[in-house]
Amino acid sequence: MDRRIQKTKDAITEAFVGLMAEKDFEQITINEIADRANVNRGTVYLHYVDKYDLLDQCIETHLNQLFQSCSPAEDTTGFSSKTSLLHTFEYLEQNAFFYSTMLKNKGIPAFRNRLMAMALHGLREQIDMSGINQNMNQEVLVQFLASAVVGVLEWWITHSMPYPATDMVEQFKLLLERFQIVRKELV
Amino acid sequence: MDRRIQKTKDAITEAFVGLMAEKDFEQITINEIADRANVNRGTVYLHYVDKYDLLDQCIETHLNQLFQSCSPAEDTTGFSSKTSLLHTFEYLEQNAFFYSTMLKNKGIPAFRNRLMAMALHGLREQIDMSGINQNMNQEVLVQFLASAVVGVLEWWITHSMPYPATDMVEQFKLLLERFQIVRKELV
DNA sequence: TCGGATTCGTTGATTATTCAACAAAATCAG
DNA sequence: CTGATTTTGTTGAATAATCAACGAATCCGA
Repeated sequence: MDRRIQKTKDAITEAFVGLMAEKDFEQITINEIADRANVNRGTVYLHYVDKYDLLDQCIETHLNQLFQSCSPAEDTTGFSSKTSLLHTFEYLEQNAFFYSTMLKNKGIPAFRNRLMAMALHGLREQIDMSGINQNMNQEVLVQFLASAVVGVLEWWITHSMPYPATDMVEQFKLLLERFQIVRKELV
Repeated sequence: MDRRIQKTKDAITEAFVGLMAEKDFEQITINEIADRANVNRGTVYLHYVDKYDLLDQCIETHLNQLFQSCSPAEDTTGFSSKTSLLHTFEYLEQNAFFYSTMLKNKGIPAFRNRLMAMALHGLREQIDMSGINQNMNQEVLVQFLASAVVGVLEWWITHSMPYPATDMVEQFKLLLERFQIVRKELV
C-alpha cells in the first residue's frame, strides 16, 4: 500500500476520534474532520463514503486489531491464555483513547454490541460444559460471562485503567478459572 | 503554500531533530530521516539539497521564529519589553526540544554562534552608552551582556526550564535594568 | 415558511509524493 | 588494499492529494 494512503487514513482516523471525544457523532462535520486532519475535504471522500462509513471503518479496523491481539501469530510456541490476555490488555492500553471514546459516546451503542458479540463468540468456542458447568444452561452461562468480561473491560478503559495490565490479567485468570476457562483465547 | 509541502517539511524536520537528539549529526543518514519521517527518500531531496542544507534550513526557520517572537506584529499597542520577553520565553518553551537538541549537540557550534550574533545585534541596537554606561567600552559591554544572555538561555533550555517563563522574564528585567536596557526588544 | 448560511458530494486540472531503479560515491570489514 | 555493503543523488512514470468550483441538500434563525 502506498504510504500516502495510510498516512491520510491515520490522520483522518485520529482527527475523527479526537472530535468524537468532544462532541456527539451527529454534530461532527466532514469539514471539521478534514481541517483537524489537515487534509483536503475531498480527500476524506476519496477514502470514505460519508462519516457513517468512516465510523464503521474505524470500528472495524480496531476490532480487527483487538482480535489479532488475542490471537498470536505464532501458535507453535505454545502461548498460554495468560500471554494472549496480556497482549490484549496491552493493545487496549495503547489504544485506550479510541476505546474509551467509543464506549463513552452515547451515539454509538453498536460499538459495545460488537464487543459483546466478540466476547460471546470467543466464549462459545471455548466453553467447557463438563465438570462444574455440566448442570448449567450454556447460553445463560456465556451471556453471563460475556457481560462480565465486556463490563470489566469497559470499566477499566473508561476509568483510565486504574490497575496495570498485568494485574488485570491475573484477576481475569483467577475469575475465568472458576468457570473452567483457561487455555484458549477468550475474545 | 500547498499543505502537502508544509506537512512534508514538518515531518522531515521533526524526524531530523529527533535523530539529532540521539546521535551525532555526521552519523545521521538521509535514509534514517526519511524512514522516521515516513516519506520517500527522494522527497527529502525535493526539499533539501542534502542534510547540511536541511540543518541550515532548520536553524534558519527556528531563528526566524525566535526573532518574530521578540517582535510583536502589533507595535501600536505599546508592548513593553517585558511582554515581548515573555513571548520569547513562551516560544522557547514550546520549542524547547529543538533548541535543547541544537545546543547540546557538539557537532553544531554554529547554532550557538548564531544565537550570539542575534543577541549582539539586538544589544548593539539598543544599548544606551550614557549614564551608568558612559565610561564603559561599548564592545566589551555588549559582548559581556550577549554572552550572559545566551548563557542563561542556554542553561535554562538545556536544564529543562527549571523555572517558569514568567520568573525568567522578571529576572531578566531586573538584570537588564542594571545596564539601562529596558524598553526595546532584546533579541 | 422563507431566505441565508453552512455542509455535502462531486468534478477536473494540477501538483506533490511515491516507488523502483540506476550509477556513483562513500563506508566498512577482513 | 580490496571487495562487499551502504548511502547518495538522480530519473521517470504512476498515483494520491490538493485546490477551486459547482449545484444540491440541510440547517438555522427571523
